[in-house]
Amino acid sequence: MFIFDKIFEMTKNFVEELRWRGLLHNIMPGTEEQLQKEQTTAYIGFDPTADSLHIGSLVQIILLMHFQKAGHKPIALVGGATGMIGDPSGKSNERNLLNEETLNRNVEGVKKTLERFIDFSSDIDNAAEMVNNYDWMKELSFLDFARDIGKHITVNYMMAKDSVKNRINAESKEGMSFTEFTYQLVQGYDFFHLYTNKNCKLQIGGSDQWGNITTGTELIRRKAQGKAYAITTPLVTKADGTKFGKTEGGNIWLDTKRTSPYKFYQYWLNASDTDAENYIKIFTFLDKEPVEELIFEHKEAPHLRVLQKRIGEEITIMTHGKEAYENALKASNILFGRSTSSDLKTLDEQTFLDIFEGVPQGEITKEDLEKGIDIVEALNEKSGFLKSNGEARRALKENSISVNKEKVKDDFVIKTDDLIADKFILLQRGKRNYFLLKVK
RNA sequence: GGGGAGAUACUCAAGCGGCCAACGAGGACAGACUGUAACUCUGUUGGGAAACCUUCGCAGGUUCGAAUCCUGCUCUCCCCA
Repeated sequence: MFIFDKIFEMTKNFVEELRWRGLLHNIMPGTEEQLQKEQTTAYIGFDPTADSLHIGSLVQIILLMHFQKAGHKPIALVGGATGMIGDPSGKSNERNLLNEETLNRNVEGVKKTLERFIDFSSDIDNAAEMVNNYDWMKELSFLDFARDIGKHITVNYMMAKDSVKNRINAESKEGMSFTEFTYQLVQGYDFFHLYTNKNCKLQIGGSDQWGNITTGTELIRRKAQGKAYAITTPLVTKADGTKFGKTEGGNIWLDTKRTSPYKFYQYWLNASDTDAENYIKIFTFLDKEPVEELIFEHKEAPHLRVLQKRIGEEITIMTHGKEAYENALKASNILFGRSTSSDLKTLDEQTFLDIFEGVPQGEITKEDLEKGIDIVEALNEKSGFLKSNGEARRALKENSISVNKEKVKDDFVIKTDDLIADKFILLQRGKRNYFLLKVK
């Protein structure tokens, strides 16, 4: 007993950790005491709505990592069953159901993503565990559910939840299906199941999950006379009011197939100063002191953007590995640093494509290139990059056109020498508009 | 059913026979500045190297000449029944 206490003094206080990082939104009374008393098991659920997770889920993943570092045992739950129903929390419309095939694929994808962050194979006593609620839900018949679970929770109680109220009140014209109404009870049953089978006493989730989580603790209290706890994290926001994790190009995913490490790194690098101060606490594992130092340093010389760079580094390495981070950094320097066309020419085809993923492309023939392509022609007729010769000339007059990162004048002629990786010519208007000419 | 107002470039909005590819504002894009930010300043914003061509709801007409005047049509808004 003495030894056990000792271990717990040495490890970090999980709740305190969340508190200074700004990750605590709501906590059920008694939770902190429970965590200090003994090694506790907690779970977080992940929705298999896509075959990978995006950075919105990163907070929850990091929470599991913190939890484990604090000496407790984390469970990641993949919602194979709940995904079949659709969580109404925070949604104003009835959700479309995924077919089973897609769902299975997504469950696998989400599992793979989680495995990259959390070690499920280790043999330490607080090793992480992954479960899929479909495994126990599939056994449960509707009648069993209605008798054994439904009996313990009143509709009045369920109706009082915000997720339900918002959908039933007069302003919502959509209504809510019985399926979605049931959701909180199904999630509540998950908690109950993990409580009874894995001694899981805590569920963590985003602030929109409070209602669902408390349905679980309520069920545990009534059905098993047990005490279970809840912690929610605030929604990660951006100072300018736009949605976190989204760009014009869509979500930022944790999978390289959906978001290249380069774009991933860029997302963090472009965070605003106020956001960066929050992100460094939320998304990195740096301790309080180094974080405060970095924030101080950043305020002294904001133009250096030490915060953004550090955040990008930490998270990209954690998500995609060191090599991917270094490539992303290299790519960033090529695009935004003072790189020359000879830098560009050192790139191999794959790296080049990664950097310019999603950049519009056009094809040209080798014969044309050997003859030499006039720059105006290349910008308009050959590529469609600019809408007319007039626009191309105007742009050239504005000194805004670059070929392979080097500004060119209107008498420039593109030749075979300009090829990158034997295949590409990089056209650019201004800083952000790229176009790739590809030799057929 | 009666009366009135209007339709102009990405949006708003001037123009009311030649000087109109069409004032101005916003947006967008670019240049300078900067931190791959914000702000500010500057430029560009139908096609064409140019001559010139195609645009001002649609179709005709008057005129040497029309976004501007006339006729018809389509659509929008307002007021009265």
